[in-house]
Amino acid sequence: MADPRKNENGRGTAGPSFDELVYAAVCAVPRGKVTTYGRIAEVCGSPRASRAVGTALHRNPKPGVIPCHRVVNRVGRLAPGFAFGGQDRQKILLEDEGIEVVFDENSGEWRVPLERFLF
DNA sequence: AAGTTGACGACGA
DNA sequence: CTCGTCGCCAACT
Repeated sequence: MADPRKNENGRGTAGPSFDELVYAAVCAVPRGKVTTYGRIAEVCGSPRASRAVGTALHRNPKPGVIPCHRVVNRVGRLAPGFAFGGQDRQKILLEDEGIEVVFDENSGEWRVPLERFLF
């Protein structure tokens, strides 16, 4: 088998697609730290596939297993909808892990200082 | 089956 | 500095 995509993923077909790698990368982030989409894409082998990362996480193939709240974009901002219950829920989750969430009036959104909490 | 959209990011003009 | 385009991969229509 020279096909690296041929591996068990729980569905019997197709191997570790991008979603699988993304899922593993997010899970690899230690508690109290955050990561960015671009960083995950970089780890998964395609540094430009930041979009695919966001798409994969938006679908959230493993709800409750993937700490999506720990994934932010390059500016430190989270998703505009958040599948976990909203930014309020997200802010609680992050602060509960020791991550500081600050409100940036410039953007009008809550952001995480990546310089301090970026894994 | 094909085309479009989307939790993004980097580069060019 | 801001705006527009390209690239990436999977899911949705």
